[in-house]
Amino acid sequence: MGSPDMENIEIAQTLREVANLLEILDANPFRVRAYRNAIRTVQEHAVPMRKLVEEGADLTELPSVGKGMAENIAELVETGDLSLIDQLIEENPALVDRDVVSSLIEITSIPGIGPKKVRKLWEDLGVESVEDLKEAASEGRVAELEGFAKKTELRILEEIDRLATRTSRFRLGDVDELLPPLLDHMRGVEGVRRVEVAGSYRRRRETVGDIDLLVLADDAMAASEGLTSFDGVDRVIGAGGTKTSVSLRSGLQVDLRVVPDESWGAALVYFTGSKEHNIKLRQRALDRGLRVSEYGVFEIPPEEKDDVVGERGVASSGAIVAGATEEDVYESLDLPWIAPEIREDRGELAAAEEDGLPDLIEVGDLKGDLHMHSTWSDGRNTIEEMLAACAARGYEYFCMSDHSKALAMVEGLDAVRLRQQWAEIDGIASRQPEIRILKSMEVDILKDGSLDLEDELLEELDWVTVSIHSFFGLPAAEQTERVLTGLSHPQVNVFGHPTGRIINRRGPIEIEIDEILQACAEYGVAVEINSHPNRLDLRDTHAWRARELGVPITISTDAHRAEELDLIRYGVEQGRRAWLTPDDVLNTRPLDELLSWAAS
DNA sequence: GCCGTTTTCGGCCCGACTGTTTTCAGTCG
Repeated sequence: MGSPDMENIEIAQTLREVANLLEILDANPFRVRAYRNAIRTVQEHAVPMRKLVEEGADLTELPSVGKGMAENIAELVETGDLSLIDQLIEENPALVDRDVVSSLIEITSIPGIGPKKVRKLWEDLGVESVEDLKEAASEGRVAELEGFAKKTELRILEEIDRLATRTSRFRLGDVDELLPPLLDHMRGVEGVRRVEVAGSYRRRRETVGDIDLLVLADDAMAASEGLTSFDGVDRVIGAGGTKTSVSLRSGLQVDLRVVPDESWGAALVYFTGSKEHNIKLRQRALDRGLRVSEYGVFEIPPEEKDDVVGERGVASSGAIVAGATEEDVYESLDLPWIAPEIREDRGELAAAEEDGLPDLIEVGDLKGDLHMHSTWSDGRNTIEEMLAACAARGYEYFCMSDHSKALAMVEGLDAVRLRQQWAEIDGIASRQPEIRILKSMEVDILKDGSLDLEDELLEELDWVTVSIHSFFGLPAAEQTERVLTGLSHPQVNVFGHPTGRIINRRGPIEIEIDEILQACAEYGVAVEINSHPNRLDLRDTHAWRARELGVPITISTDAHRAEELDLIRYGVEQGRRAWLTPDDVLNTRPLDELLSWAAS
């Protein structure tokens, strides 16, 4: 910290630290929630807070940001630090210093240990870090505390050992490979009538934390045993009447819920989330004298205002008005069904209320794929094989866009070989006129912002994609300048995989994405959603921003082999999360319209 | 700490499981 060039993600991180600290200090839980809401706003906002502050914008116009939070953000932008943390340390001398604060917070990352338990351990045993806790637990001191006992102590030791090897969130594409055997197994369990995956997987988020498996079954115990007996299970985490959790050998955690018919839709809504979407739904329900839970939508009887705690929570307290299907649940709240991809509390309830939900793009809307490779550079299939695969998908056109010469290690094409490739394309085209092969290239933006192909060849291409494959580590100002220079070339049609990130492996290049999107709007350049599930670049919030700015978007695969053309669904799903309609996406257009856009 | 066709105070989502407990707090999603 201390560098006054804070990115939104770093601002969010510091605010998160405050929220966690406040929880340990037993602050007003609603104050903590206010911080968490603001954190979400900051980290999802496409424009850097830094820039908003610079421009003198009113931060309180951001959702969940009031006067106090705006001051926090401004201070972080201006000084790179938050004096509130020092203030809290001063008010609570036992915190000593910032190192103690962060090591205390780290303890809450142990599953089963939350802020209350940390406070107890800290106050009564002087535990200030995970290491302290490990020592105290090994010596049996934890079990002597009120509210703790032997079992908790053992669990703590287990979880600390597991911390070291804990895996991060799984990429969506990896989960799609891991799941089918489990789903097949569950569908084969006696009495199981329906199996559905909910959660962030169903919302098609780029990464998935765990799997929420919803099952309609005659016998809950049999379904639960069905899961625990799956041969991919590494260990059983917990098993109750309605909920069973296991960890697979892959490290993926699976939570199974067995649901009755009349609650199927309500459970699907509930477990699909997002949490924030659900909160808004419940608030809306309360306004209508209804209560929403995973069991259904219920009337709140007039005599029961609060303190209703029945055998099975409040589920039995009023008449059920909906629950069997998702459509019923939304309808009971005077709303149309909302697609899972946009259940993120980004305005979907307001849009639904006004009958203004977007007509979200679907795979079938696409008329071609504008980014793929062949054996001419690092692809595995020939142009003809790629053509056959595109034709099989029913495409009207596709771009043959191999790498340019700067990518020497994959034999990127120079002027001579590019012309040879064109000759081959012309030959194929004359034999197979049913689909148009667009002469294209993925041209590198070089370090100085110039393009890796001569102007006269760029002019002859039907479609020009530019992208970055080198010097990923340039500082933000230089990197942004480099990209802006590249995009300003009049022949450029689209900026490919704009941030260069590889999910869970390589971070994005440092660019001012908002500045670049604005330049795209000005230059008439489109941005790509690269569909590869390891990239998904642009990400959803950036694609959202592009749409807001009126920047056209392409959804393409960057396929390096014919089968990868199927990855297009991931790009489309990402686009749906950004509320894209067919109109927002260039390659939904017929060939002549696409080409006239490129020429304009 | 945020928010407001119940606006400047008084609200702020809902339920299950676990481990600790004889009625519940803490954690999690």
